[in-house]
Amino acid sequence: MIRFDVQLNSTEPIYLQLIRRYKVMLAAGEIRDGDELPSRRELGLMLVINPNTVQRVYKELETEGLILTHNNMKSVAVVTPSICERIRTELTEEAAHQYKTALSALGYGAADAVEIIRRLWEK
Amino acid sequence: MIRFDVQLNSTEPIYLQLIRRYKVMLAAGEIRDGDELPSRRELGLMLVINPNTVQRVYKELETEGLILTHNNMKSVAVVTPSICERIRTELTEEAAHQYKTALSALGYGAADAVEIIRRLWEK
Amino acid sequence: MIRFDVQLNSTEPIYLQLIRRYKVMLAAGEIRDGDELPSRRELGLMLVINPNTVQRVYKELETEGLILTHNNMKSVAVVTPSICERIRTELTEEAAHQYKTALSALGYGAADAVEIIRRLWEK
Amino acid sequence: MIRFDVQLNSTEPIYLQLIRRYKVMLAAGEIRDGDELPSRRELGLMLVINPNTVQRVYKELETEGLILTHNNMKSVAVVTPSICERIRTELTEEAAHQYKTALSALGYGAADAVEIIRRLWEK
DNA sequence: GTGGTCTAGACCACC
DNA sequence: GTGGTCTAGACCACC
Repeated sequence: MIRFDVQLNSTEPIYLQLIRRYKVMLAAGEIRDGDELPSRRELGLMLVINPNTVQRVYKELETEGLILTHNNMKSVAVVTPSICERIRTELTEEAAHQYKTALSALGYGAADAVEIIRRLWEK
Repeated sequence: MIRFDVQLNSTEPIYLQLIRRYKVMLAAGEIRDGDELPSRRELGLMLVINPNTVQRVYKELETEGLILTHNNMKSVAVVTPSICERIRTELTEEAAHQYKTALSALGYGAADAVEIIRRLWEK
Repeated sequence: MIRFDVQLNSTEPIYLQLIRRYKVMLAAGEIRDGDELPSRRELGLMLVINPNTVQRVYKELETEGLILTHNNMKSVAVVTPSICERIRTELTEEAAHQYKTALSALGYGAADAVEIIRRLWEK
Repeated sequence: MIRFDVQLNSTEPIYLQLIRRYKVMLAAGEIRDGDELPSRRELGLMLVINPNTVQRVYKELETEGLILTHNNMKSVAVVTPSICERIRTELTEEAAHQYKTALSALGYGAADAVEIIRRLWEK
């Protein structure tokens, strides 16, 4: 069963953190097609959060086609190469966009941005 | 007078958003040494937040040596090359670190990170 | 648990009195690494001051690296030899500086200042 | 006429600052017997403080025998060698006592206290 | 229960 | 008008 080992930080809404956490696990290849998710109640107890918050997370994942829920059944992960790719791209672009925005605001150009990342990775 | 033209989002504490906004303006060269900041009350009215929250922001900026406050005077910006450099580095490293963390979680390496940024910038 | 047994005077801001009180206890060796501080609410009740004022004190102590605060846990003291030394020096220099300033204003020199202290201590 | 060139700091009550300031000037030999003090109103205007506060200062100085006020006359300083000595001793002991208290709380002894002052003065 | 943020509002010193 | 301190109390996330 999929484990949402999440480090909740208090500034971002919990449900957004959980959705992103799920997507990262998915894009990182840690989730296989058909894997079961915890029930709403289970996850609520595990993370000590309101089951309604969990419900909101699952609903959004379902809307995005990332999980499937059948009546009275646990939700299961839907994983295909194209889904993985889509989420991977989404997360990547979000991160890249934030990085670019931050550096542009400081007056840096592409060459600087590349150099800074290169150096950081070498550490 | 320095204008904090900022759109506050509701997920991050207001005072942290304002501190970062000031630092970005500073690092971007938009603030000159001696520039006046709005009074606590003025900025509170402008942003529709409590003057106490503004006070907290100004106090932190003062602690970091970025503004100076004298009795009965509006606070003024302290801008020197070394301060600019310090803040610039701080903001840059924060952004780069977040980018690296996000991409590492997705299994990307340095070469990928560089390539992604390069492509995004070309758009 | 650390006890802030302090008599607050009304002329100096409460939060400054409490910060100094903590530093004196620390420099005097009365606080051990890992000692728990009272919760914000507890100390507020004990000293009959607002918990927000206590929060301000704790925040400053945290900024100076003297305590650590984790979510849902009482704050704990951070005590290392180098921290003790740093605070000890800070408090000592402040006291010495005030003494020198007062005596200089009266026209005394170093020899007088030393003699006065020596005699006071003999009593 | 005696000038109360005071740097008002906001944490200590004004009247106490003024009383001490007068005593320091007296003990430093800057005041001569018969020197006129500003009128209550004048000093209130000069320092932009309430005349009642000035009145409180003058009353205390009068109680301690440091000034004399005759009907409808400006107050005048009373300076004799023994008064100077008394005030000088009072201020000195107050400063020394504070210094000793601070250092004792830190565990220092007489030798340390002397050494610290000696070194500070050499700077 | 724990820590953290924010508001509303009072009151202070100083101009 | 300016900055600074403090209180009372609400509401949040997390346990």
